[in-house]
Amino acid sequence: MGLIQIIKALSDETRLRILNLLRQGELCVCEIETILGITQSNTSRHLNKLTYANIVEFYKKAQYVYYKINEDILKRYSFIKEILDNELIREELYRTDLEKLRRYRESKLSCDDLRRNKVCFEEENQNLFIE
Amino acid sequence: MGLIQIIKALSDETRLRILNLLRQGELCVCEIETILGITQSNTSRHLNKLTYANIVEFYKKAQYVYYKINEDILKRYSFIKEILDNELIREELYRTDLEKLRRYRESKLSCDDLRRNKVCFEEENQNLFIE
DNA sequence: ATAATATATGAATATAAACGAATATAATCA
DNA sequence: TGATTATATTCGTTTATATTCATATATTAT
Repeated sequence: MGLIQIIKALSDETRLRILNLLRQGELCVCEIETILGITQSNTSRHLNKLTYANIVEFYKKAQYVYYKINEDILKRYSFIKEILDNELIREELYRTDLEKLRRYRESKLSCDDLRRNKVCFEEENQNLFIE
Repeated sequence: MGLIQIIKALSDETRLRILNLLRQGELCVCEIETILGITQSNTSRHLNKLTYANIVEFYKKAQYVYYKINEDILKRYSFIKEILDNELIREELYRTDLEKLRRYRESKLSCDDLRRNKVCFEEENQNLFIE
């Protein structure tokens, strides 16, 4: 759990996208995978790496596993906070992801709805819609 | 020259060691390789990566190539400065490297001397000595 | 108990990264 | 000019990383 390991964990776009979402509050795995449009197994693996680097932590509730940012590590390694708060916002991709998250939260739908494909993000305009 | 590329460039111990040295001022390739005890080809390749990520820049003078940190990028991406100034100092390895650099500078020897093996760093105590 | 669902993991593959040894290139020195 | 030196680059090898598919595990719902 050294410095290099933390920097390596941050050196991947998908993981930065995940952290960008988690900065807004905890999410379960299926919410992350649906919002980012990546596979379940890939999501799990990236979260595993972030956990191992101690950047995120999780707790289980029913069948879900909720991940959240380890706030202690943001305090200890302020450069992580710096990246998440000041760098990601500059790039379109991360802003778009946050917009999808916002729409999902606004919709008041659950992650069950997400998985049952009642909810999708259209590719073209990132709108959340119900089938 | 995006964010990911910069973070990737920082996610390697050898490159952090190089940047740690360069933070004290410019150095030519052979000085870096001798102080860090890594091969010439490896040094060159890591410097190439740092250059490509725009973290360092260089100029040529006679047969030497001098590398230095690109101060503009430290201003633009303050997390880099944060890592170099506040994180590296916490680890023994980087402190030892700086100590070697200090002894080399104190010795007033040139990088020609380094290469001609008039100067070595003993493994055990990191002392600079002249053969 | 059985079925369905959320998550993790094993296995396979593809791609990238790190490294040493040898070679190429370019500048300097004798 | 020819020899030496500093640096970059190529090649081959090894290791690490990202990804997908399929399967295992555990929890919930019926």
